[in-house]
Amino acid sequence: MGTRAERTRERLLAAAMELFAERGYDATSAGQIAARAGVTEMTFFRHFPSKASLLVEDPYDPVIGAAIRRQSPDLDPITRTARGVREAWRELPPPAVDEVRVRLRIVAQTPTLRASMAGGTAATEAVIVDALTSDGVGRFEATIAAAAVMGALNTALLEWSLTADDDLGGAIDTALDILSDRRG
Amino acid sequence: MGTRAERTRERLLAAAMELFAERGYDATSAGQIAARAGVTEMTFFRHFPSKASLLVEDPYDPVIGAAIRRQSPDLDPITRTARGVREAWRELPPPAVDEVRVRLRIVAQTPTLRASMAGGTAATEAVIVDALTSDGVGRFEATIAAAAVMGALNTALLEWSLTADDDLGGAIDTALDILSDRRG
DNA sequence: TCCCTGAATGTTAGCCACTAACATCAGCCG
DNA sequence: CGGCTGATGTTAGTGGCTAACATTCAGGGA
Repeated sequence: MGTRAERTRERLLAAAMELFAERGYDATSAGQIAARAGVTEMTFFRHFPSKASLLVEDPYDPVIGAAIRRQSPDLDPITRTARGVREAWRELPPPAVDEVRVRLRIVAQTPTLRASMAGGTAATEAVIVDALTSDGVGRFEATIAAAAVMGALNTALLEWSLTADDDLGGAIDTALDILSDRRG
Repeated sequence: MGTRAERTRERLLAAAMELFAERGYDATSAGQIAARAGVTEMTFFRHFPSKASLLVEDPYDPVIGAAIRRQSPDLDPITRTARGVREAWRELPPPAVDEVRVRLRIVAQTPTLRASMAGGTAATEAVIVDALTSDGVGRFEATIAAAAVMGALNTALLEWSLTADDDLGGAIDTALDILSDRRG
């Protein structure tokens, strides 16, 4: 069952998702989430650094970095990054995809969260820049490529989350094809 | 001298820039800015919807929309958007460029502001999508193109603000060339 | 010039996200 | 069963931001 802290964390997350579904993100306070989880507001912030972090965590950064490093260095940085991102997302098992959609749907409908999502990709962009520069790409070029791909990817994810489409990989492919026209 | 409200707004803006330079963005509160401007915290929020809006306002949206519409519809959406954005920024007079740099430098050094900057470009992205779709581009494709170009542009602006480089146009050109390889 | 009307500002009160310092309690280890 | 450590509670506070209502000021008409 995991340690006590892990169980509390799970209860907080479950309570938050319930409340978000009932009254929306903005209308539910951290204190309410904590109360439903049978815990104090303080405890909530000990498990989650912010209210937004309930929804915009992305634990896939290492996978993305590795996938980019696997791409041929002959490709231009944007294509390499785009292909790496595609492969990384393809490794997600179906249940995780469903969970991602539930969360992204809330983010898509909450303007302030869209902003924090963009902010939350800073770490991912750093990973991409590292992967690209380790293969000789200039830092400025790598930074621009990372920002462009993440901008396109985030937007594609948000749009996809609002559709009934099940094919996440297809949506990502379509979006990244707009950036680099070759099929990967 | 303009109306009274305009003068108050100017004093608030000037006071804010002073304080940001003295102790940084996070360490100065809205109340302190108001006090230095000889006004109440309430009045501050009547003139600026948020503390971040002191720095991330971008009044150039209509210019960008018009510039994109001027591009040939034969080009792919990303190239068209990139060229429009270049032309729009080229119309900025040098004093405005200096002012933009002062502000962006603060944004670049403040992580929370980088996030609000991304959020603040939502309006610009909407303008870009409108311009593209009015020429027959699909909505999804237009949305992705707008997000990618704005991601690259914002990143380029932040990087440029931290250098001693005077040539803003050149920096933008370099960044957008990474997205669409033809010179415009 | 004086007034007077509406805009600009002040006052008060409050919510929420988030943080810090210190006290308490629960569970596992020997 | 006793003690030690990590998880939780308590209290107190800051800062961004909003709402309802009172007050003052600026500028145009008489």
